[in-house]
Amino acid sequence: MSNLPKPTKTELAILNIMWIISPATVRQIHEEIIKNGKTSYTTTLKMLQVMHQKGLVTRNSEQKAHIYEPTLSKKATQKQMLEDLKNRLFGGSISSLVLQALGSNETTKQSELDEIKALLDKVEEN
Amino acid sequence: MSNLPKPTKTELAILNIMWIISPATVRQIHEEIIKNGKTSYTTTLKMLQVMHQKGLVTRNSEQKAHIYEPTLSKKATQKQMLEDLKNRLFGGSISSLVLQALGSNETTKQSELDEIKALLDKVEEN
DNA sequence: TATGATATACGAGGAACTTCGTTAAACGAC
DNA sequence: GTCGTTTAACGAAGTTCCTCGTATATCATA
Repeated sequence: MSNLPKPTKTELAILNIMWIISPATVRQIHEEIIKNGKTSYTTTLKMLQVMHQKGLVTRNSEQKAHIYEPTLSKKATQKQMLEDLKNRLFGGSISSLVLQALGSNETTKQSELDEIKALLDKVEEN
Repeated sequence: MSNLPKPTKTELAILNIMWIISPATVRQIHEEIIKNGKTSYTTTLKMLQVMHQKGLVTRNSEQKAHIYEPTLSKKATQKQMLEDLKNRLFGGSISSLVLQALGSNETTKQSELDEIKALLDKVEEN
């Protein structure tokens, strides 16, 4: 049972970067952030400090430049946020969510469809 | 292309009620809201006024008690918010989202699985 | 050890969100 | 018409979120 708060929009953007390059310093994370839009270094720093305060990231402060890492994996976060959306907008029904996701999607690659089908078969066995 | 903002947490709770009982007055909506937790009538009123300002709901003010209705259907909102989550956490891949949703779900009814499979076949035809 | 570069810490300020109290208007019953 | 009820409107206040400037600490090196 993770007691972590749901990441905000900006926090999620930072986590998306960290899942790729972490463990990383604020500087490294900030370099990635400014590739799409300008932000002050101190803004990135502050965000990470707040995220650390919330428990969304852990940090190692042995060195002058602290090393940050996400607390939860991307997959765990995906699960958490899907769960949240399911409860808040799909009446708690995951199949309703899946149906809506598949239905409103124009182009899904055949390979992906096969992958989904395989997983369905696997789920069915239980 | 709906230019409507994404509803906030509280706004979504109100929309969930409205999708069931609207068109409805503030009073009617508020009666539903207070079934789970206490809130002032004026809070509900203010929320609806703000939502109207944002375009999330429409209203008919011919009568003393205005009649409110959601601008978007539940389905359209589900689509919009799934799209948002897909882009912000699943790298734009709907199949990745579906796989995660199905994978992390313990209990899915057989009838629902069949429904998903049927939709998959339908999607595959195109 | 002085200097410049790089890092953290801190707090202020603005925007969005939510709640609610107060005021005024509309309405029905008498 | 008056009174009590119901409604809308408005603005203030508290909270969270995000941004950034300033101050302070650390470190390499000349």
